[in-house]
Amino acid sequence: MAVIQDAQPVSIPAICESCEARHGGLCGALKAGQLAELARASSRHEVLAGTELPDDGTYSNVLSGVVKLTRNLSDGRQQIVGFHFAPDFLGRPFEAKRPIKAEALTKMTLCSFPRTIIDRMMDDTPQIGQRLLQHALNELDEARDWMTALGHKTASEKVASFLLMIARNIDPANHPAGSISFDLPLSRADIADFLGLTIETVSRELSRLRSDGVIRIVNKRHISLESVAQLEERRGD
Amino acid sequence: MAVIQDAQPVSIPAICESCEARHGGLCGALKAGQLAELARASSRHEVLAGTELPDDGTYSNVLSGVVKLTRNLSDGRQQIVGFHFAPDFLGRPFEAKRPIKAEALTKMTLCSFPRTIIDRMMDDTPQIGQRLLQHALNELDEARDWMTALGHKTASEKVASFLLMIARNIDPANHPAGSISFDLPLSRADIADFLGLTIETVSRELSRLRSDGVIRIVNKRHISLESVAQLEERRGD
DNA sequence: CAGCCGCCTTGATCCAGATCAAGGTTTCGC
DNA sequence: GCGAAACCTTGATCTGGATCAAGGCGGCTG
Repeated sequence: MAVIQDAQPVSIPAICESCEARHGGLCGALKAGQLAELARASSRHEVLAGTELPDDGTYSNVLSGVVKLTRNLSDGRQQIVGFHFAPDFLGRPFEAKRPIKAEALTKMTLCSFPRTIIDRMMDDTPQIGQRLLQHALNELDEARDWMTALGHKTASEKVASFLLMIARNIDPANHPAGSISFDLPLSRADIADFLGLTIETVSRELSRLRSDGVIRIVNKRHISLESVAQLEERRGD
Repeated sequence: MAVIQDAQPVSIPAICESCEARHGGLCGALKAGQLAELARASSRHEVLAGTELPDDGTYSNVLSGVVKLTRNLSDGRQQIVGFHFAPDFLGRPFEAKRPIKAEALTKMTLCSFPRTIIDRMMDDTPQIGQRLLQHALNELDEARDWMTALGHKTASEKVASFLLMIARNIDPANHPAGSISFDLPLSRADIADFLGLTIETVSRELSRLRSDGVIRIVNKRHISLESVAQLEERRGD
């Protein structure tokens, strides 16, 4: 059933040439011909912080920025159930039974392409399916870790775990020893929704970490981890 | 690269003939020849409640019984992060970074086969990968629902959600109107570990549902849902 | 640059659920 | 059938984090 195509040598498409996601996520599993075909159907775009990213039948590489995923209860309570930090990708087959909303937390750069193309390529490139599976399993492991935190950790353990998670994802080069500093992509309200706490408790725990010398709060959105080791001791796992 | 084999007509293997999982899970995605090959490497076995099911490089169809998956914190706190109810399957590629322990909650019947066979078959039967992906995404959706419950629901909402989840999975034929009754596969301690509560709180909430006429506690392990509608109102989502 | 609005911090008080405590019930070995 | 252990229920009290309350601090508009 597979049609022979792109038998001639194919070069890397211009749009992909210097792309951060070229070898990661889904694109890394593609053959050169497939990459060219996908590139033709891809569009790079920027979105502002706060933009909702509805499921429009595409996959998107997150080239820069951060996305939050939320589940809402009918009375307005909200749980953040996950994040996508660059470089990662967004989108999935098989609609979730309960709706999950995706929203840009920061200004972002995305590269989107229709799922149908990937679905078709999967038939003769099983590596693509493998990547999707690996990605889903990673998200599952993360979600289960946070179940553990939400169910059994104290407020201060949750906040410590959260800061380490953000640091790990924002700063991939993870200078292990020294101090790590980063811009928080979330408001206090978002942190509270993620950790199952109130904004007051989040604020108090951050203040406590500051007065204990574990972190420095440069400003509301910029945190510096003065002692990663101490933070890890407070993570509680 | 695919080797031609099993070109002659192949009948359903004896072991699979009357198997509950024949058309579900992974087996349902197999061609007849593949099913025969897999059957040759499969073994059906029974395990007792309490048996640990270590990751031994196999997939297992759960033909009867229930498995719990747990994550432990180093100080002994424990979170149950998921369940597998028959008919479902157990096992995954790509080891989780943090260890997750699987344990039989009841006497169970399993049918196990090596992952390597499935991995190889996946190369020319993309449907297998699709099933694995769909399965992983279903587990992810479940995990995120429980993140929401753990982070934002009250004790009574958690217990109501829990009972409905058990009922849905134990009694697939889900008589929608009448009363549903089932054996709880978990102790109060397990329920508490799952919901992020203590056994005392679980016990109190169950007693309250009983005195409100929403459930009947036939005995410690057997519950009858007298009013599914009222339970759903108390679920909180 | 004044005034306002959104976001954050800090303090005081409250309460849902934890912890502590005391039986009750079921199960099982002997 | 008896004793003991494991598990569960119910009550009394305590407490971590929620809620209520009162500013503080930028950042934007006019």
